[in-house]
Amino acid sequence: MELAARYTHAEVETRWYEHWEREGYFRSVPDEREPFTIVIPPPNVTGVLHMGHMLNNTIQDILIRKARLDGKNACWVPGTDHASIATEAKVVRWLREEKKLRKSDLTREQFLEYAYLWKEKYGGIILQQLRRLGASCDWSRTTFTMDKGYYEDCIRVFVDLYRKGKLYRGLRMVNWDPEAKTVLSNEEVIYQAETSQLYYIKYPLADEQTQSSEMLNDGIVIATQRPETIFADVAVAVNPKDPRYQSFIGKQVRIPLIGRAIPVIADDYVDKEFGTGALKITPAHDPNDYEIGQRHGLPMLDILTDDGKLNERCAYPPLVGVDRFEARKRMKHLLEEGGYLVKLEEYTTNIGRSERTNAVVEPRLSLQWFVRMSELREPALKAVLDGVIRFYPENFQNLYRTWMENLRDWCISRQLWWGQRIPAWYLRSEPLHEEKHIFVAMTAEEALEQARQVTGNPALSLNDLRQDEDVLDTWASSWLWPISVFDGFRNPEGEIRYYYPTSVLVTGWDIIFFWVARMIMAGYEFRGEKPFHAVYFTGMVRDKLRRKMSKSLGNSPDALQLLDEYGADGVRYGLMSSASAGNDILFDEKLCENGRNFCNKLWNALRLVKGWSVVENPEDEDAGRRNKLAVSWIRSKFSQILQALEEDFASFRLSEALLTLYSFIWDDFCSWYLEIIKPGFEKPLDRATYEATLDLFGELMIALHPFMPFITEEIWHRLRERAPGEDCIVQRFPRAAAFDAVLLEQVESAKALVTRIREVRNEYQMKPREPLPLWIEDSPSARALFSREGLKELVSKLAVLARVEFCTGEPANAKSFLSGTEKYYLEIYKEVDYQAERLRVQRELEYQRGFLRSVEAKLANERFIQSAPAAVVENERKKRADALARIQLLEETLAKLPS
RNA sequence: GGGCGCAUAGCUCAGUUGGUUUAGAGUACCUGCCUUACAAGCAGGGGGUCGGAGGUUCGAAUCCUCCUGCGCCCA
Repeated sequence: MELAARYTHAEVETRWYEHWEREGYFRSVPDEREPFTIVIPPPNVTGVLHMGHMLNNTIQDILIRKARLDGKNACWVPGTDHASIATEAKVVRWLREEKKLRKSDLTREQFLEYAYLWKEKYGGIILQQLRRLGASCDWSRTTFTMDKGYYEDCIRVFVDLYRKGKLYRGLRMVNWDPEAKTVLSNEEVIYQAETSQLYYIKYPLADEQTQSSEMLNDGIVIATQRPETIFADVAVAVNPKDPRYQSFIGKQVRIPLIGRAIPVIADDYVDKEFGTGALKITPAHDPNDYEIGQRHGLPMLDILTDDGKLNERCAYPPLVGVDRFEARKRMKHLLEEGGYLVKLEEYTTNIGRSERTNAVVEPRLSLQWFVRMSELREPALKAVLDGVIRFYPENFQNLYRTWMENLRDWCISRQLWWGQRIPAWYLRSEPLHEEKHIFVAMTAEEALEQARQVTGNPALSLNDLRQDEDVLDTWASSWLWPISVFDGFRNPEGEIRYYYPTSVLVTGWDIIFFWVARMIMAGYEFRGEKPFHAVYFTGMVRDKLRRKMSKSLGNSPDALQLLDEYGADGVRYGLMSSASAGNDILFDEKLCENGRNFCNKLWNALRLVKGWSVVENPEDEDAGRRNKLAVSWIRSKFSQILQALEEDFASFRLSEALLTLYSFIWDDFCSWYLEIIKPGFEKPLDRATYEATLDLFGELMIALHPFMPFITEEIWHRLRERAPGEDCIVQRFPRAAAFDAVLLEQVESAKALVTRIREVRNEYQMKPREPLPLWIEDSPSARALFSREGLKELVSKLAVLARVEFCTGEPANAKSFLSGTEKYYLEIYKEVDYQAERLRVQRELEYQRGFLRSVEAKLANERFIQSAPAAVVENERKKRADALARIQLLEETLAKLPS
C-alpha cells in the first residue's frame, strides 16, 4: 500500500461522512440500552456557520460520539429556530429586492407563504455546514420551530398558561424596536456605552408674559440627551431637598419652542448631582419618568410613531414626520436660535440597541402579552441550586441565581407575522387595544364557543371575532425545545419517556437567560421534570484583541474556509485545545495548524507501521527483550491514560482529555514506543510486536475518535482489513486495565537516562549516530533498575550506545552525570572541559542541597509528621533519601575532578 | 451605584478536595540535525519570587482579608 507523505483531509472527510450516514450510525430509536441524549441549541434558520457554532457543536459531537463508543444509545437531535425578527427582516428585504414587493402590499397569509418559500430555498444551510464539521446528528429528527407540530405545541402551551392564570395581557412600558416595529424583551436589548451630547436647555418661567431673551434669565435649566423629546414633557422634577430649586416647586415653566406650560414638581428620584439637578419628565418615553408620572398623576404624551418619527402630538409642525435622530440634529439649531440652549456637553451613556436590528430602542407604553414568572421560577431555581441540574463550570450558578431572583414578567408578544400567531380572539365590536373580552383557545371555533357563552349571544359568528395580530417571541417557542422535539406535548407517554430528561445541554453562557433558564422552567411546568441533567457552558470565541467574533466586526474567520484549509479534524482540535468550559477562547488559526500537524503526525505513524515487513521471530534476542518491554510498558501507560480520560469525560474536562491523548500519542507512542520497536533499515519486525502495535494503534484511534472523527476512521481502516460494519465510530471505547506502576517508573527512569545521554552528546557536539560506550556506577539500586528485562536494550538503542556495562570508579575520557539517583559515565572520546564540569557539578550540588534543606525542614517539624497523611510523609522521606544519594554522588564527582 | 468573575513563562492557557523531587503544556525564542514515518518533522536548551500586601495552616499558585489592574452581568 502506497501512502502519501502528507495527510490530505478533503477526500477522506466527505467519504466517511457519507459512509456513516448511509450505515445509519447517527439514527437513534428507543431500545433497551441506556440513552444518551442531546438536543442541539437550534441555530437561526437563516444563519451560516460561525466560530461559536463550530465550538459548540464540536463539543456536542465529542460527547455524542463518546457515548456511542460507550455502547449507549446516542441521540443528537438537530434543528433550527425560526428567529422571528431576524428572519422576517431578511424575508422583507428579499421580497423588496427580488420580488419588488412591500410587506404592506401583502396579506398575512401571502407573506407567510413567501416566508416558508424563502426558508425552503435559503434556510437550513447551516445544517449542511454542520455535516462538514462531522456532526453526527440524527438528521431524521431534524426539527424546525415553525413545523406544524411544533407550532401547535406553542399554541397549546399558550392556552394552557392562560387558563392557569400564568399569562396575561397588559399595558406596560416596553422596549420598542422602531426598525422592526416590534416590542423586545429586556434580554433582547444590548446596552453599550456610546458618546452623545448632553443638551442644557432653559425652560422659562410661565409667569413671564414675554419671551424676550432678557427675560430668559428666570427659568430652570434641565440637561437631556434626547432634546427632541421635550415636546412630550409633562413636568420638570427637582429633588425636594435641593435648595437651589425650592422657589420653583409648584410653579409652571414653559417648554421651549411650543411654549406649553408644565409644572415643576418635587420627587426623591431626582439626582441632585446629575446635570443641573432638574429633570424633564417624559412619561411616555422613559421608564423612570413613567413611574414618576404615575406617582404624581401626570398625563402621558406619546410623540413618536412606531417607526421612530415625531408625530403630530409633538405640537411642533416643522418636525412632524421627521425621524427622531434627524429631529435631534435640528433641535440644536432651533434651540440655539430661540436662545434656549445654555450649553452642550460631551457625554457618555449606555444606549440600548436591538439585539436583532441594532436600532436604538425606544421605551414605549404598549399593550402586550406577559408570562407571570413568579410561580415558574421556584422549581427552576431550586433545581440548579440543589445541584439537581449541574452546571459546568459550576460558578454559572451565581449568574443564574441572580437573574432568577430578580426576574420580571416576560413579554412574549411580538409585532410580526413570522412566528406562532397568538391564539387570542377579541370581539370586533370592541375598539382595538381597548378590548374588554379576551378568548384564548386552540382554534377560532373554540374561541367562538367561549364568546357565545360569555356574551350570552348565540348568534355570534366567526366574523364577529378578530384574532390578535401578534406572534410569539421566538424564545417562547424554543423554551419548549427539549419536550417538543420528542413530541412530548402531543404524545406525552411516547418516546419522550425514553429520551427525557436529556443528558446534557451545550450552549454559550450568553443565552443562559434567553434560553437555558426558560427551558428549565418549561421542563418543570409542562413535564414536572428537568429538561437535562447537566449544562455545559461554552465560552465566547473572541479574536486576539478579545473582541467577540461577529459578522458586523468582520473579525471572524470564514468557518468553511478554515475547514477547507485545516480539515474538520484540525479545526476541531484547534477549537478544543484551548476551550475549557465557560472560558472565552481567544481564537488563533495557529491552533488549527497544530491540529492539522497532529493529523499529519498520525498519518506518518501509520505509514511507518504499515511499511514494516513482518517475520515470526525477532531479529535477535536483544530486540525480542526490548520489544516485549516496550509493549508491556505502552499498554500499562495506556491504561493509566484511559483512567484519566474517563475522569476527564465524567467532569466534562474535554480539552484536558484531548491534550492528554495528544501527548500520549505524540510523545509516548510516536517518540518513544515506535522508536523503541522500530526495526533497523530494511529489517523486519516480529509478528507478536507488530500485531500488538496494530491493536494498540487501533484502540488509540477509537479513543481519539470523538475529537477527530475523520482521520481516526480512515486510519482504523488502513490498519487492518475490516469487515463490513466494523467501523471505528461504532467500536467499544477501550477500558483501562490494571497497570504495573513499578514498570512505568522504571521506564521513566530509562527515558530520563536516554535524555541525559542525548544532552551530553549535544553539549559535546557528538554525532547523534555514533555509538558510544556507557558505564553504570555499580550499586544495588542500579542493579535493580537494570534487572528489568529489556531495559538495557531499550536504553542502548535509543541513546545509540556501543555497550552498556557496570563499573566501579571512573573510566578515562568519560563524562560523568547523574540520572535519577544513579551515576553514569559516557565515553565521549573528547577532552572533557573540567573547568566547566566543576562549575556544573557545583551548581547542581547547590540545587540539591537547597532541595534537601526544604525537605528536611518539613521532616523536622513534628506537627507535619503528625498531621500530614502518611503517604505524604513517606514521599518526603523518599525525597530526602534521593537527595542525599545524589549529593553524595555529586560530592564524590567533585572530589575526583582534576582541578 | 449593586453583583459576579479573572490575574501563573514573551503570547495563549492547564494546574481537580491545600501535599506529584522547591510550578506544567502549546506556541514563540536559542542550539544542533534534510537521521529511510513525519521540516506540518527530530534531538536538546533557556525562560515564571504564580498581580501586590497581610493572614490561616505542619504545609498555600490553591483557603481568608485588604489593595491594584482588567473583564462581564444588572441598574
